[in-house]
Amino acid sequence: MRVRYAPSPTGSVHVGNAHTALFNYLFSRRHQGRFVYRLEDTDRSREVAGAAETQMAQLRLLGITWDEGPDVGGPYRPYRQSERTSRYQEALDRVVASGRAYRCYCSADRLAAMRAEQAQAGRPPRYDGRCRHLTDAERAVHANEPHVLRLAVPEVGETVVSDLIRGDVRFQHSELDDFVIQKSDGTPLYNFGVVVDDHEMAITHVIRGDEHLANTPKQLLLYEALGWDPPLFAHIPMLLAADRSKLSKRHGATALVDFLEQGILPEALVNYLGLLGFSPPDGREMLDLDAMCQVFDLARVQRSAAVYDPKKLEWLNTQYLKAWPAARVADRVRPALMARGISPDAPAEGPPAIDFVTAVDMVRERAHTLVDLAAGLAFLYAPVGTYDPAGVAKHFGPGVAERLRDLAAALEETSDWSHDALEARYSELAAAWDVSRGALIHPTRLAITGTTVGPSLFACLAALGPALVVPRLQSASAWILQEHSEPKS
RNA sequence: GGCCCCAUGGUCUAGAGGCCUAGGACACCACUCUUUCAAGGUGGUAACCCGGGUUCGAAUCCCGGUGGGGCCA
Repeated sequence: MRVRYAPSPTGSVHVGNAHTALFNYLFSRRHQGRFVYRLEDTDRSREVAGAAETQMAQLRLLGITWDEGPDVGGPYRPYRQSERTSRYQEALDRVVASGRAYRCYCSADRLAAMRAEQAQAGRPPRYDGRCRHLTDAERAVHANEPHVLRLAVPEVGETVVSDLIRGDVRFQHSELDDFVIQKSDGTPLYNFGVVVDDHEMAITHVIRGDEHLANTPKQLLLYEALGWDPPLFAHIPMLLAADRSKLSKRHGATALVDFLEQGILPEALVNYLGLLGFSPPDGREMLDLDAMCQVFDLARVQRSAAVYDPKKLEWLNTQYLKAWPAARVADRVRPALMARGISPDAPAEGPPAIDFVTAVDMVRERAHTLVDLAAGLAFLYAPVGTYDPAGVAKHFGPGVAERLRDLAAALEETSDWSHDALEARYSELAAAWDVSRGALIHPTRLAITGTTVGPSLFACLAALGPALVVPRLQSASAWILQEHSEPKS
């Protein structure tokens, strides 16, 4: 079995395309087939420099790989449409020779006028077939004029698409017009190009988005005109935005990179994509690529379009963050840390009393993304820049400056910096000073992390160690005194 | 506009005539745990688009409608 994924290099990979690529990949792996990556780069005007390479790199990041393609080669090269033009011409010549295609000399003006007329009459826009019935003498007159090539679609009968997912879908030939297969400048149209490529690359299963279903009868007609056996088709559901419209830029994050930048793990992303339009028989939701390959089955693919839900993606990501070994998570969070200018290996302040992996393990439980995780780690490797304003209002009130100063002094005397010992120490101090534990805990957290949220305070203290904690308590104390003495404005 | 596809809670889905008093997950709400925020635990709100058939019996099959989407320009 041979399947293919054929994107246009017009930008970075879109989630919808990644979804299609994934299903092709899963199918090929499940059936020990070959997965072909083909570049549809014929429309030079829409091409973006470097996009082809970027897209391949992005897909690989998800773990999706191919057996044949522009970068890895293969027995059916070339894998770029732009290098296959002579093959299209050859095929085009054959259709013309067989009498199944004809030259159409109709001007753009005439076509436009015809369409306008049809629209007004409430009829669907369709070519009227004028040039199909030209006599030889008439053709001779136009011989040197610019023309397009149209396929002569049988006037009666129907073409049946036997879709692996949707069953038989019938299209009446009377509904199809003589569509263009080659433009006047000589370039073949999309429907023609795919047919030639899929045939020549010996593709057996065309698995693609649902939006191509309506194009399939045209392609089938082309296979017939060329005397080729068509592949099998499977049209998978499209991905929709929350408002059920087609995914586009205005819907926010739709490119793979957008999600990665938000701190989503590629593993979680590909897992989530695999759950859209498909569900494993046992209802599992966390599956890595290998597990998905094991259970993938076209028969279990959904027929209706799916709305992708960033919330659930984030939830899945959280599950990965919690399930992975801390060292692996630690590895992945480094770029996010670097992005905020923090280097755990060369901290601006520190180092803390615990190693990096332990720190990640301490913080990861409350992180949904790598970005969250990096934010939670920041206090260990960078100085406290500012104090959370809401926290200040709540926990840095009158008397707190003195209390933090006393706390700093008391902790300086404390030798055992284990979590439990610190907790006991705080209880003692609270009792001795006749305040609640919270009255000590909350200001301390704000002083040493700058925020009101985070892991257990005693874990934070132990992680930071006295060398970092004591000065931070002192400077928080000083900061409060200064704030209170200066009238704010 | 014509043609085609689709239709289970807000979202992803299980369901291939009786196992359905429609199951799971996300989200949401409440409670719980708690030094904060999360996470966790417990519970809850919430769906078979509508109308006809077929059948002893329909979320499941058929027809029509409605709605959404796609293709053709």
